[in-house]
Amino acid sequence: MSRVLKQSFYRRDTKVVACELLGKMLCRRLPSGRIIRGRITETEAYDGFEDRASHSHKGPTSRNVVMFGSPGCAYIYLCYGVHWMLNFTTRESGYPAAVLVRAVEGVDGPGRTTRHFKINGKQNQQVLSRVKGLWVEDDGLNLTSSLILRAPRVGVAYAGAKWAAKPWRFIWPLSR
DNA sequence: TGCGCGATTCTC
DNA sequence: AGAATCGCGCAT
Repeated sequence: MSRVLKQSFYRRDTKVVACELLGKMLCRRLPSGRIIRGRITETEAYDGFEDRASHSHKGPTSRNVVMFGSPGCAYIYLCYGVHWMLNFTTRESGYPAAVLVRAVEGVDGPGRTTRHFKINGKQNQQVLSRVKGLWVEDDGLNLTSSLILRAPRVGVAYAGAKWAAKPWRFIWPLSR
């Protein structure tokens, strides 16, 4: 029996949410009504004002304002003018944080994942706790936490050595 | 109003 | 190794 993740799932420590999202099902209903699902296999945490790798580090702007709002919302932005990045907001309102969805089973890479699910800026700020266009389900799969790998985040060298080295990337390797 | 660059991916 | 491609963030 699958259940849709509630807002309370997201209103927690960002790294815990990033880790626990592994094994959950990313779900997308297309305008045609067709539903696409994929098991999340890789995430990254971007947390708070101090994290120099996070968009939230510079304070609220028109792009990142979703990170400062309610947990359990989609934060979607265009990267390199080409790829849409899918994030889920975490923590309480006012605390800027989000989890980047880097991969689902069989689809490796954040830009490829959004392309696969036909996700773009139209889904930005969408609430995830209701079954509309975008949500996440727990279908009962129980991952053994010892099998989860941690690694530095990708593409954040600009943040400086201290923040680039944080092992805030979470990988479920058995799915590969 | 302009400029540098990015939580990337594809091709050469 | 280099291109694609454009909006954001900050400096003028």
